Amino acid sequence: MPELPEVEIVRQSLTKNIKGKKINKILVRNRNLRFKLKPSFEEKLKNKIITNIDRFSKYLIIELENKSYCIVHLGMSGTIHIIKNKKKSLFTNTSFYNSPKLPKKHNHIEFIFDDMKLIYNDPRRFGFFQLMRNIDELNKKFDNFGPEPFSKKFNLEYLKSYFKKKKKDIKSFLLDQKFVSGIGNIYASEILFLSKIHPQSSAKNLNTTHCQKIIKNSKKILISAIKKGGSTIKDFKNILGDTGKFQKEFKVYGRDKKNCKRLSCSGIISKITQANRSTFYCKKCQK
DNA sequence: AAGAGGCCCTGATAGC
DNA sequence: TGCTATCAGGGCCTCT
Repeated sequence: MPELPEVEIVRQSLTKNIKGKKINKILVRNRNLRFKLKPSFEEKLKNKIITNIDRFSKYLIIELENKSYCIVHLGMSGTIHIIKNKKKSLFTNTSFYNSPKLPKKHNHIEFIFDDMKLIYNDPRRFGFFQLMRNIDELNKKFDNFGPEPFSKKFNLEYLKSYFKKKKKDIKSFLLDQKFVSGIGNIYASEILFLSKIHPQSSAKNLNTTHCQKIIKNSKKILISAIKKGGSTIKDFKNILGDTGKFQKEFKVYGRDKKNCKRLSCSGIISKITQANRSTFYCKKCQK
């Protein structure tokens, strides 16, 4: 499900729902995620208060009261659901949400709180949870990651020096988390469309104007996706299972053989494969 | 060291 | 209806 904007939406929802709450119990039904959950996982989280929910790139960072951290990656198909405890809500006279459609299968992990539980669902199990003992371990985890597009470090000099002497095309670099963090396969295509750059362009040959467009449009695409509630992705739901307000607004992704959405362009969208991932672009206006 | 490719896994959809 | 093949938001690991 997730590129940076979708993870950010989840972070915001989690902040509203579980920040400041104590984890009463952890229930693990399947330990075999991308990385096998350690036997001590439950014990280390039990009875801890969640003091903050942060995010870096596509990772959620759950801070606990003892300044240890639980990082969560949703992989391709991970989703987080909140089930509010109906009884408790009625008792405290707060409104509760309509029972969200919790998937029947693949509910691997439950975080149980006083008035609700959080459920991690992940059919493909490419997602994972990892515990970091302290801030140093956490920082070390992200040591080799490139800056997020919003970072001041993601600037013209950085791009030029990073591309120098490298051979990959620009689409592959946008997906490379060592170069830039948080962009995934959908937004990579969208960023290049907005920038009118051909996805197979050799990155080191991009001129200053091209690089500046990539910097500007990476921010623009991600920010607008966050503002739209993480829209974009097929079946994307917020943690209450609500899909209604999300709309698909892709200009190129998934639009193979359809008309280019640029008003002045009569091109047709093409689908190609780069580094084993699909790329969508307009042959006519992306040069 | 950079880059290409395989692989982890289930489910939805297309084509026959 | 039911089979098989292909593809999907990601990233780690291995090999060259």
